[in-house]
Amino acid sequence: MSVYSTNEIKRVEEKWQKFWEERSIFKVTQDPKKEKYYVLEMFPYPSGKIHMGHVRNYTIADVIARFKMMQGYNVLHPMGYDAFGQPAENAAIKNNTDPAEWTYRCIDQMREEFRKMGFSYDWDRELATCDAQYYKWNQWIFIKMFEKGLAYKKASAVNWCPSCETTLANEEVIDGQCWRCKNDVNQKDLEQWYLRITEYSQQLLDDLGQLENWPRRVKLMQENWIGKSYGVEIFFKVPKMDEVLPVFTTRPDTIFGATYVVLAPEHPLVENLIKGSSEEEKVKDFVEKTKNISKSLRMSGDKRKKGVFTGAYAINPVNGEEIPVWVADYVLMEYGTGAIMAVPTHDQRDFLFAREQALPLRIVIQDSARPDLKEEDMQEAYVEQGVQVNSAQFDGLSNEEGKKKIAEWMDKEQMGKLTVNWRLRDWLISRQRYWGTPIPMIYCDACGNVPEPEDELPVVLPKDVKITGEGGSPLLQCEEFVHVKCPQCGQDAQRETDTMATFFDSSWYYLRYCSSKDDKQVFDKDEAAYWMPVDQYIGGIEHAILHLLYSRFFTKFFRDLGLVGVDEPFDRLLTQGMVLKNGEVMSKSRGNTVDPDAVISKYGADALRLFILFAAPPEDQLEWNDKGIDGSWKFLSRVWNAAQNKFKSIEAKYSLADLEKDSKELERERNYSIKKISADMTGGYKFNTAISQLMILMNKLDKFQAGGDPKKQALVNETIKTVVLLLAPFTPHVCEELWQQMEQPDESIAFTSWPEYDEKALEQDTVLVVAQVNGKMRAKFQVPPNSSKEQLQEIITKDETIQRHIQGKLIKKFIVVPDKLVNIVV
RNA sequence: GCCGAAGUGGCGGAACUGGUAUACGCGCUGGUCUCAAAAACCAGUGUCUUUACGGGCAUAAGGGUUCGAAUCCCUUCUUCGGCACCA
Repeated sequence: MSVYSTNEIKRVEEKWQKFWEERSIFKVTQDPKKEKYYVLEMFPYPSGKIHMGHVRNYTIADVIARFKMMQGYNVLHPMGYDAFGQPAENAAIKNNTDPAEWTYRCIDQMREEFRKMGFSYDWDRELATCDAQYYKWNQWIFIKMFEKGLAYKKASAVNWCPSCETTLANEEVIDGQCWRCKNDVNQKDLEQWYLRITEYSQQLLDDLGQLENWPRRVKLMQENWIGKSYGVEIFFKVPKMDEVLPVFTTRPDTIFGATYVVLAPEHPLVENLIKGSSEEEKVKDFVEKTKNISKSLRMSGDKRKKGVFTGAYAINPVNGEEIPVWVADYVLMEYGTGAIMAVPTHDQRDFLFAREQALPLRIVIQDSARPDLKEEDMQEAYVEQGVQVNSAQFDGLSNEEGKKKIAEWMDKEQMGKLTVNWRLRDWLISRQRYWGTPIPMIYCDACGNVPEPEDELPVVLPKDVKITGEGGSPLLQCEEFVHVKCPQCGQDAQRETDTMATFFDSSWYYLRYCSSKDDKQVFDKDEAAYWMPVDQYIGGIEHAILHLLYSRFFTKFFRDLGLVGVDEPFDRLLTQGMVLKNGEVMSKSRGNTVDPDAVISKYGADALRLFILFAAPPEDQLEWNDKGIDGSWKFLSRVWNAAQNKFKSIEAKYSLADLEKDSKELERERNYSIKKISADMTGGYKFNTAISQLMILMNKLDKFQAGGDPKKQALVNETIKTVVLLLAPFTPHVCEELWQQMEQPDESIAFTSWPEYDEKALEQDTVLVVAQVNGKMRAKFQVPPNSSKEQLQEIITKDETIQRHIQGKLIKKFIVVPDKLVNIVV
């Protein structure tokens, strides 16, 4: 008769962790007889210590995995480490250690922490992206992309984090700051490697439609990020230079109202345009100044639009009008053509700039209800729908029609062409860092960029490289790494010294898990065909764009190589909420973290898992409460005690027909719990309400007295067994122990069948009907099920309380919701 | 500014397709046990009113639809998330 105590829990948890590990019970292989289910959580950066966010993420995943196992699925549930990245370098600088050594030590710690949480991983598939056996395939993928023209090198202005001394992808710049160190990002002209993700823009957008089981908001975020917009590229001739200046607009209906044209300061035509002009110095000055302002400042600080006249004019193709060409900071080089036609009457930005610079206005759309808009009265741009005016043959059309007609007309007359514009840009993957995958390219003066021959892979990251965090890519200092012979012509050549962004590594790890030990190929096609797609993916919302978009891109690439048969990698996506303490996100910098390890050593992994699942639905934020875990502990202790004290090994059995009132009640609750919890676990993962139902069942069991009756005792036994089975995915250690005590099974509870319920047991002799008068609840009645309106009327109107409320009043209506409610309207 | 999500006791949160608002847990109050405390167990716990029975009022605020609204519609407010000089 053991008591549920800290020591006992420690003994039990260690015992079963050892049992699972020694027998490798979560190891899976293809099994054509069983349906597969692939559960995956976003793998961690191995910082050494797990935090509550990890605990929550992985506990949710573990419950799903274990539930699916009990349902008889062949469950793949792997774990690994996103092991390249800057923290290892920072640690190396700080402690003067080798990043590899530091990383592998952290991985060992992480693995131990996962073990202590009792997660059901197939450890045989474990991987770390910093292993040459993994990053070799990063390099292979890169070369395949290079061969297909999807990886290319380009010189351009890139996002540069001066603190991390490396470039960043657009997705890594948040509010003009570096996603990792939060410092301001600059622009810098560099030659860098890009992946042509834009090749897949349309598919990435379209296939969002396939993702029925993704949160809507994630899909919307991706849709906005991809940012497709339809419009017209209009050709403005610039007489001065004999050049055509293309301009993109989504509002061709306003073309007759264009009164000037604006170029981005970085626009390549600017230099030509001002050459020899009296404005040359002024414009050069302005361009220089604008370039030197950091992105975040240009976005946040002074929002007043600044610009200068170039001295040149452009011709509006629709009416031959000459309008001035300006350069202004409110036009972005990165979007569209880097130049716009300005319509101050119908675009608020143009309006503000025009007012600042006293540029002319012309209304071309009038409010159809009150067509009295005048240029001189305007306080802001008119951006609503309306009717075309001052627009030649298009006058009188609604602007929606105008938009279509004018666009088609310009396209036909070759004044412009119908175009689609995307916000999504190619993915910059070069990083001037050490701890990452070397980009497997060699530069030869004669042959250009030449990939490392496939049979020479991997290009191993050299050891003993000095990492200072300063002076550019550390590999650049490593002579024997840099100097090589060109694989094509054999002449002296140089190796690329940049490494890959770590998001490259994590864009395909879910495929590698399918055959993670395969050293002949990137992954086994046959294994991937069986396991893919991931059925349930779980991770933080912070990856809504970055990682999830890149992974979708990679999957489509592999599909086009003929290596996978799916369009999309993740069938269902669950984004778990953050863990808060005192209303704030738990974080090291806030100093409000709770160490999972400390909680485990006091309460055990089971109580921690239970609390985290009970406190909030998985998608919501979770407020950590030190007292709350006491409640989980108390509940587990009650289950434990029930199994010790109330469970009695006996031969007797019972059937539904044998049961009397209170027994029937308990049997009903037991069956209802199975039904309710199964539903909660399947639709939307409502673990919190599933657990509360188990608490309700335990409360009923505690009140129930078997009193030595063998049939009642059999019912008590069955109820306890049901609780333990239903609880097993949540708190596996305690449940294994209790299950073994009660049943002495041959295998783990993880593979014991999930219980089923008997619909008959849910039937009731009487049902509760609520009686309302004028919509207000006045009394409750126990009546036979399926009572007719007449029967109910008979019973209810006789009731004293009801009488009091309806006395002397005319009954207008008698509304009946069968077996539920009656409303008397008087 | 645009797009999206959400506002329910002292707290975390329940409430299926409109049908008993506040399940379950935490906290709190009282009690049993104890010399005492902790633990455990039992009872109570939205708010106002009433000795009590009973009533009135409550799901961010206001209005509407309905026999009946936390749930549907409109207006407003607040919080959170994303995008943002995207032409």
